[in-house]
Amino acid sequence: MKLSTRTRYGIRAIFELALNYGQGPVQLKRIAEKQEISVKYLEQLIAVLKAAGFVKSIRGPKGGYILAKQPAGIKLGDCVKCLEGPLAVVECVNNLHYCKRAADCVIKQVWTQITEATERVLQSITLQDLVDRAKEDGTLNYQI
Amino acid sequence: MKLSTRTRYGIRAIFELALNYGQGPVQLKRIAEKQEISVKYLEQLIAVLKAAGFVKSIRGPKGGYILAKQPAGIKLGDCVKCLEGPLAVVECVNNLHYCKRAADCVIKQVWTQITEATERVLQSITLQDLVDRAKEDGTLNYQI
DNA sequence: ATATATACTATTATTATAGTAGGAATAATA
DNA sequence: TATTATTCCTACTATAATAATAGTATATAT
Repeated sequence: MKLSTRTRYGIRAIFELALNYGQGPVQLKRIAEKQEISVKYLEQLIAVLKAAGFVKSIRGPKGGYILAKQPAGIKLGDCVKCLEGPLAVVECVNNLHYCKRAADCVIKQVWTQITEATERVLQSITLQDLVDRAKEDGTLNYQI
Repeated sequence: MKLSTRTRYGIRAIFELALNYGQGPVQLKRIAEKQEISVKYLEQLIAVLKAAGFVKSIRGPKGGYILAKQPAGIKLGDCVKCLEGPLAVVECVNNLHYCKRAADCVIKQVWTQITEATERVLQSITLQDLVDRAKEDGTLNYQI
């Protein structure tokens, strides 16, 4: 039931972009240093976020990454799904053909409830919400 | 974010015991056949549930496993934790020393919200609830 | 006694994850 | 135009976790 490092790092990275929204591109090098992650690894994660349209890149010196839309328009759930894959805690929740007895399986109902609860939390939070929380807390620390 | 096969199979097995509660021991062989899982693998999973006190064993011919308490007294969350480990979707949720910035990390707050939502669902459901649902549905299928 | 079941422990194959590495393409700027 | 800083792309690799399989020992009903 753990989220992958991939997702954790990816979310940290896009949150960093949210914090710097409107202030020009942020370089991976900066994020990498702040969080002690290799630039090379971050490149791969951010590429996923870029392909999904959450992030834009600017190449060359003084380049970097920026959010593709306002932080208020980016739901955490969408970012997590993009990095982690479907939120379903068991394959059968999404895929009807995964198990022949799925139609009337009470255990599947439980896995569905968990998945929906998770989805509800993540879709109710935008990057802007996180930025606001960080400012309220009077701190911009966010590392996990 | 997937649950392990270990947990899925383990929950199926203990649910089977709940369905047969009060009717004598259920043999792994029976569960294994019904679900197309090897007895040997089931042995390992049920051993965990036994060590945690959810299940009792009866050795020898006509032996098998029974629930150690009434189905209404066994919460799904406890079974899942026992099989899967902590529900925390990121280590930092439980372990304060995992990350130096955990104290004021807004992302950690999100992971905590998800973990708590999951916990809330699982702790609100007992094995008896599942048995009841299965009977209401008019089916005793439960495979995942 | 024998057969049937659990108990215990070791091993292995497969897969996913996390991370490294090297070089190509792009663009700012001196 | 040359240099440098950045993203881009793709291949590789090491490690660890997972999902089993296997073999033997132990207990007990009949």
